[in-house]
Amino acid sequence: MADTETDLLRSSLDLLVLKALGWGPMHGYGISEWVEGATASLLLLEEGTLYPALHRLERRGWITSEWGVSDNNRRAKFYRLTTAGRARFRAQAPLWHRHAEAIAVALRRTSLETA
Amino acid sequence: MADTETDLLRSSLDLLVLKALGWGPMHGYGISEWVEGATASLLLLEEGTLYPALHRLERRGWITSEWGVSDNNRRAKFYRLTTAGRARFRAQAPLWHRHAEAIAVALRRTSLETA
DNA sequence: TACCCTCCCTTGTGTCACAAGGGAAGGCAC
DNA sequence: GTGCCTTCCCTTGTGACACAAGGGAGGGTA
Repeated sequence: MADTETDLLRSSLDLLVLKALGWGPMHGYGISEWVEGATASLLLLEEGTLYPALHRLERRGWITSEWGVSDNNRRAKFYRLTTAGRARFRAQAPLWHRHAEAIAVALRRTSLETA
Repeated sequence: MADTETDLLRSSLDLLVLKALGWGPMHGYGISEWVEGATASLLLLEEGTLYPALHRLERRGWITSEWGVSDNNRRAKFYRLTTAGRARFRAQAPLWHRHAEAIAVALRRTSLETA
């Protein structure tokens, strides 16, 4: 049974990852930490969600990857936003806001409160 | 390839239907018109989306149905909110708003703009 | 040595929006 | 009455994807 959180993540996962990488190259673990922090722990990225998403974004050319070494001296794959990825974010983020706002408005019209 | 609109709908479809029925009993066609109107046509309910959703909500006990006659003198199945459905809406709607807001905030932090 | 944390990945499962199909019946123009 | 549009209901097949649950490896610390 799909819940609200899962599907909201589904609607914004790509954007959140692109946004995270807008701050600079980052490895998967770092991205998941960024998302958790940026959403006050309301959204948690499971690994089985995150890594397929990263591969998907890479296949589509929004990001590229490169092996490196993390701050903790561990082997890590660093992802970096491509020009196309940046453009993608700039094009899609406003759409997300517009649609989310439209839904928010629809859900708020007073009706149930009067019952 | 899933797009923003589809997944935002996915996250809010049940709530939108429950909300529509908060205004009173309505048939499927009417619900889809209500959603279209309430979201400024940003969200369109395909029939292959709407009817399975209605049956799903009915199975879960949030709504009940009854055959009747529409304003246009046509056979129509009218859906009505149950007490459980009303409670469901009141419990879930705030969660939707909370999570959507958290994502909105995360997506807005200035970073890409500086590149 | 033992354990936790960081970091990467995969397979299987279930859910679901959507496209594309079908059907029936009212109203209206000609 | 014939044709067509609109309203109203439904189903099947398909693809996409979050998640749970698994596995692995290496660093740090006690």
